[in-house]
Amino acid sequence: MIDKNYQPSDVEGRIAQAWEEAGAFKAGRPDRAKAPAYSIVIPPPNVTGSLHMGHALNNTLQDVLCRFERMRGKDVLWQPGTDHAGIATQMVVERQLMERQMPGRREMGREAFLRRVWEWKAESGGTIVNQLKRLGASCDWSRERFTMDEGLSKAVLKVFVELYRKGLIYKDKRLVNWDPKLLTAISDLEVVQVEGKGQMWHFRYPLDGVTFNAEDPATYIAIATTRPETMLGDGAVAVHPDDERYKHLVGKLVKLPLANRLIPIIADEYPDPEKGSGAVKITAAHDFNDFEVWSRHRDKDYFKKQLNGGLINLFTPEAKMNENTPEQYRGLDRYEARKRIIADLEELGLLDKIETITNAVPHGDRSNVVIEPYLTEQWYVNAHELAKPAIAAVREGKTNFVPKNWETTYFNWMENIQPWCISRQLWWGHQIPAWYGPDDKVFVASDEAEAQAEATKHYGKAVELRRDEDVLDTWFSSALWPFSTLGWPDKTPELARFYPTNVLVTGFDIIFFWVARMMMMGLHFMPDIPFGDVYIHRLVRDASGAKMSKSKGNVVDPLSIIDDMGADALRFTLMRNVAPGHDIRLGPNDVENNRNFATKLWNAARFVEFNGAARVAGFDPKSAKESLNRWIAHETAKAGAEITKALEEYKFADAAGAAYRFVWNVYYDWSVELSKPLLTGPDGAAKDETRAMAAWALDEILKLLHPFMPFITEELWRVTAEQGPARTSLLALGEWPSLDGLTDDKAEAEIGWVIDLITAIRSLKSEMNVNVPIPVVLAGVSGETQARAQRWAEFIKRLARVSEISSAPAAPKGSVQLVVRGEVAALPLVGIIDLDAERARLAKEMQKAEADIKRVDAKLGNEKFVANAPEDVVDEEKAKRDEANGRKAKIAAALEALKGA
RNA sequence: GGGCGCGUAGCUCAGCGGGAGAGCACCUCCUUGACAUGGAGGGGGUCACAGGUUCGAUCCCUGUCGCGCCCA
Repeated sequence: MIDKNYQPSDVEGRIAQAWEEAGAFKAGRPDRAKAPAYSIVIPPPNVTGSLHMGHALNNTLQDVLCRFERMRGKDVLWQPGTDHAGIATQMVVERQLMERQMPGRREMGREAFLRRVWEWKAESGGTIVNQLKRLGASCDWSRERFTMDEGLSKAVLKVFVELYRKGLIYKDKRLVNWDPKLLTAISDLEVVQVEGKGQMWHFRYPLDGVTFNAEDPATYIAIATTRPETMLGDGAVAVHPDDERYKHLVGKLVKLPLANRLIPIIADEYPDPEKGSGAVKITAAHDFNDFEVWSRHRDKDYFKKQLNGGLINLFTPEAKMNENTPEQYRGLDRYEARKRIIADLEELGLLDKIETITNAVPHGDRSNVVIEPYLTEQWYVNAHELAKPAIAAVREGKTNFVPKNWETTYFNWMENIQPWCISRQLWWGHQIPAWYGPDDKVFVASDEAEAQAEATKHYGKAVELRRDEDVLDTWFSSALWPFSTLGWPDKTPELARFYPTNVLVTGFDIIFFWVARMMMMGLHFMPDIPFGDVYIHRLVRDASGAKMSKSKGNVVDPLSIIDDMGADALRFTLMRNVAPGHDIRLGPNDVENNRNFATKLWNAARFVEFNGAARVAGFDPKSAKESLNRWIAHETAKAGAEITKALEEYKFADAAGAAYRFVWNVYYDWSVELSKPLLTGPDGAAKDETRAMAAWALDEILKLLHPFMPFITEELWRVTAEQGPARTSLLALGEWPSLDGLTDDKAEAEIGWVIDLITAIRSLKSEMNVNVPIPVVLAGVSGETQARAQRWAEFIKRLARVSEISSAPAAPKGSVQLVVRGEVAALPLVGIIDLDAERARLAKEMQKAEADIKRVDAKLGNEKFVANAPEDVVDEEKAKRDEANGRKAKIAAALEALKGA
């Protein structure tokens, strides 16, 4: 028996367990050994993570695809796992240590700290996985991976060593994005530009050899900067070579204030003569652009003879002024130093003016502090080289973005890609497999023994090696995810069967972080692309369109929605609203509406059961005799085809919408209603067939909805099995409907007419405020229609509240006439309704008909249209004209008929 | 500054060369035996603006205005 109410919270856990026990989501099920493979790798959530709405969307999309393909008989692998999330996890554990007033990371040392992190992972790392299960994610959980587990770490080592040996990984000393709070380098992508109000300070640098006079521009050169504190490290002032104002000064020297050094004025293409004074200070060690300028001139004497060749670092790792700065500033924080330097320059009359501007300041995406361009030695990947095949693969269409326009974004970035800084001064992560000899010569190897062997060979004796302390960027290991999770570098059967994966589903925000890098690594280490399609989705926003954020307090927690309304309601809401190229707005109302849909489904199943409509073994919908039943099969087939096509094209909203409309507006509103008289009528073949068909259609609905609403459909699949033949499998492993050969235009013509007639009568009665049963006279209709009316008389009477149906050659005087599929149904309503109102209604109809005719006539009267438009379009227009003319005649007749009343 | 995208019913969005659509919201009616988490009916739009291409433009092109995002 189906319970009166559907309680998701009671059911979902039990259903999840049933799936688990049946091993429903296991890839490589023996019964599917010969089936085509289908695979998706999950974007591994951070092991520190908790399910948010973005995860809910991302994973529902994947789950819909996996369940759809699984039901289509494929051997599906949805590969799950989590990411060690270097910085994020290290921060979580450090915070925890602090809260518990335990010794900090550095006090406890690397080994103890890492042990601590692993402990933390063992305790809390499973949270997100359990939350994904609550959403209904049909991953093969037996294959769960972690980016730092043994196999994946082996893959990381191999990749690092191989790329190093090919020269695609190298060590370099250059400016990096340095996080002065976390004390590590980060990659370009981890820097977020925060736009805000800032200041531009204009300074005067006195020229050498003349007496400085603030009133006389000939005695100084004006420069402007947003970073006054870095002026202490200036190595030059640059002007554009074509800038007439400064041509005579190139080669001259200026007295760098406060630092009391002489620095040259040089010519370089970099300064923009239109901006500011046209002269810029060059601080090679603290600005990326300046570093480039310096690189072009580094061989010149004027740099060579400066401290460190003109590359003067001013900061400690914490961004405090270091020993290269004048004594009075040493040890000061960068912003304190800024204040002092401005004041000191002002004192000397060297501050010209301060402008308020808006500018973008780089911030660390994790620490949220201002990032410093900082001179350090780091490991880099030659991304430029690895990008080439990755670009080609998309250009050649081997990998396709959905929607397509993301390819532009991908190309733009890939074609201008910069070296990828992969070393991090952290502890939690894959430690870089590099060892240094006594003279700092580096030996990169898969393990210490191998490195030792190489070193011994190199030095001619055994030496003590020191391992590189740094770890790799988290995204380094995630870049290997599509093949490392399948067992690479071992040649596993899974790798052979499931790589390349079919599709990657992910948010637009990690195209660069992840998608691009998987493409690069996949194409370098595997013979093929990592995935055929890349489905890109966007953000889930709150009801008012604001980005969800903890600080705004507008975060909608998917788990609490699941608690309240069920995972199915949430999933279906997301799927009905996901639109490529648009963020999703999620209001509580939306989920409620889809919860109501689930309720509707539940109640319809109860109705079917209540009416003794149990599944019949071997029932073939093609064998149905009753036109109603043939029509239901016809509509089911239509919906099935629509949903299938939409899912194949990643049109999730279309698929969900088609399912919604079919289930509610076709099956419940019409099929169930029209079946009632048969189901409650006398026993017989027609009743049996209708029962069987009702149960069959419900089964098909459960299948079609399963990818979207797995829990409630699986539960109904289970309870409906209490009657009729036993089920052979869980719905999750059931067969996707194949509904060929059920199309039936004759049944559509018949039932469609009945529906249109009922709708027209209802509409008229409602408009005219008629609440009593009224008679209907079919006026001058064909014999076929008369026969139909007879067959469906009971239904029409019941559903349209009609007292009697009869036929006559013409409409009775003073009756209201409705045109239904080209034929007239007359309602003798004299004395019941206001005939003026009816005249007004008809006048409106007439206007519409005339407007239609006018428009079509204008077209058909246009020679150019007839000459140029495709034939079928012209024919269509002619048919429209005929239809409208017919309609007009019927309305005119109806108006005429009212005259006598 | 470069790139991508969006302006269609009160709201959220489909449609993307030949009759303006859906869901929600709104209004009216309905305690009919699966469901008021329901049923029936209804109103509501110079498809941002201006040009162009076309027999025909919400749809293609150009420009303007407004909004969003990414990169510099």
